[in-house]
Amino acid sequence: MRLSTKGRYAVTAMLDLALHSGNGPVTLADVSVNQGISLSYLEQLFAALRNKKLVRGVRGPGGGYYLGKPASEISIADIICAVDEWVEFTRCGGRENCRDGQRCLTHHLWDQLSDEIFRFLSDITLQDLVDRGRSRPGSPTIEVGDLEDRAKRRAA
Amino acid sequence: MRLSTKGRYAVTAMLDLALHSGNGPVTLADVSVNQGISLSYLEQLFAALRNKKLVRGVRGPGGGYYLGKPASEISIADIICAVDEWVEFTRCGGRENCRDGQRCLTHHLWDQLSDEIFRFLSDITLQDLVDRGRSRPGSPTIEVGDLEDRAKRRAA
DNA sequence: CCTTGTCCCAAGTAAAATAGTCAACAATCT
DNA sequence: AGATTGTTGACTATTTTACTTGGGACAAGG
Repeated sequence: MRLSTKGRYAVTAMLDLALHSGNGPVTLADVSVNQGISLSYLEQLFAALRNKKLVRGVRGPGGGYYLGKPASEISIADIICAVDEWVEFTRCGGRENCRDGQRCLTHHLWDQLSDEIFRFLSDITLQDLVDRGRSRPGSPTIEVGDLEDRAKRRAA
Repeated sequence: MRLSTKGRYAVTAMLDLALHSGNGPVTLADVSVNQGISLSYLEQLFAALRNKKLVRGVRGPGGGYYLGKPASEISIADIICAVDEWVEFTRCGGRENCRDGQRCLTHHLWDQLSDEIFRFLSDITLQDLVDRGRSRPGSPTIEVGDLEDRAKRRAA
């Protein structure tokens, strides 16, 4: 799992798409203005998102992008994985013999943690974020912590 | 929150330190060999960790590094924040007027998610990882999911 | 004291990732 | 046809990563 600014751009852009869905497709130019991301950089990100079927492009006037699936079926992990290449971190890829065994333990523990983070982000969908914002439109502060409960229930 | 390979190096190194604690201080040279990280890069990472009091160095022959605090008081978020500068992502920093209000909503939602991730990583300590490895030393696969329960209890 | 082992510090650097620009082309609508 | 938008690819400046080099500072053992 990797969480860089690139992933943030992608999540933010997808969130923008989800929020504006219903008014027809959303142009990258709009997202660019709304979120302050350069148009051509968005194009690169959306090329990756398109490959993973997370968005669907419509050409021509009145065109733009739709979400490729319902927002409730797109997780944050999906988005981040689409734009950030998944790089295996541990050097001994399971099959290789580790020098002292201790090394493997450390790496295994890291893998565990990495899995944990991945699961956590897999349990949060775009729809979760949209719902959270819509439910209390005027409220300046929104309570966090409910997402965790939701993820917990889904896991159970 | 930012989760790069740099942060992974730091977490892995700290994990190595936690696992070898008890046999006196651990040298960076050992960590370098065990984890396959270059010595001078480790020195840079540990300089940051030292500034945040997460490790304590002992000079001279027989010297090395100790954890600065008990492993149970060092969270994964602590480690990552020490080596990866925290960069604020959203452009409108709360006080600034957003152009259309919608922008603020998107950014707010992202902030929420970012907080959520940070809390999640704050609830996992080095000790948690060490315990998880020690409890089933011979087992090839270790069940994940318990860490979430533990974090849940701590939050309650 | 002197040597050795370690931490500590600073500067530089090659490779990669980030965050763009620019230009051309393809599909669609009016 | 012409305007609008997606699609693709090549190119570039900046930053970050991961590492190198080369030295010190400081403590223990002889």
